[in-house]
Amino acid sequence: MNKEFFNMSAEQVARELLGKILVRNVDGKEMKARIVETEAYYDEKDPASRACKNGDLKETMKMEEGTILVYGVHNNWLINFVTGEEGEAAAVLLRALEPLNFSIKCNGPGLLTKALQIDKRFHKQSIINNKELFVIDGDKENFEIVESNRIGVRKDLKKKLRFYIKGNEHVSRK
DNA sequence: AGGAAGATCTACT
DNA sequence: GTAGATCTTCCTA
Repeated sequence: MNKEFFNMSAEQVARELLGKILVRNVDGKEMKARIVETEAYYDEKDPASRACKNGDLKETMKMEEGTILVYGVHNNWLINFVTGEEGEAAAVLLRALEPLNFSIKCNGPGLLTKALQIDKRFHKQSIINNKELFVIDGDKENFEIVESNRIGVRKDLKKKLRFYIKGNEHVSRK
């Protein structure tokens, strides 16, 4: 995926990321997983996250599109991709993956970072031209996208900003 | 330095 | 379904 891809709105990137393949290189081994569930997050107008109010995270969300944002909560790392043009605060959260060439569960935002050994050292790196972690096109198979409200947030927006592949067994909740 | 909150996970009832 | 574990970050003093 190139920079242009992440230049779209968070909501659009969240939809387009479904079905794409996330590749993680660790110790020369390549782990591949299909993205099956995502959520979109916005700036301070979004009451859902303390993340948007935070100094550092807010600044990171305004960075160049394609920047990786790692957010720690409850002993878990959650990974986001910054979207939109530089100066805009928007990001997409990866919530669940379907493992392709390994068999560690990735059906939750904290689990997938653990499975792929993603931690704070990826914070503020770019997903574009990254050797250890990047996204490629997946099979263009047809699937239905389901919209729902976000999960685990105390105050969500009325808008449905969670997207997942209908019928997929690896989503965190159905 | 200390406390509180948070986009979570697991286990137990 | 509910509770507890456990850690990073921000806020206050």
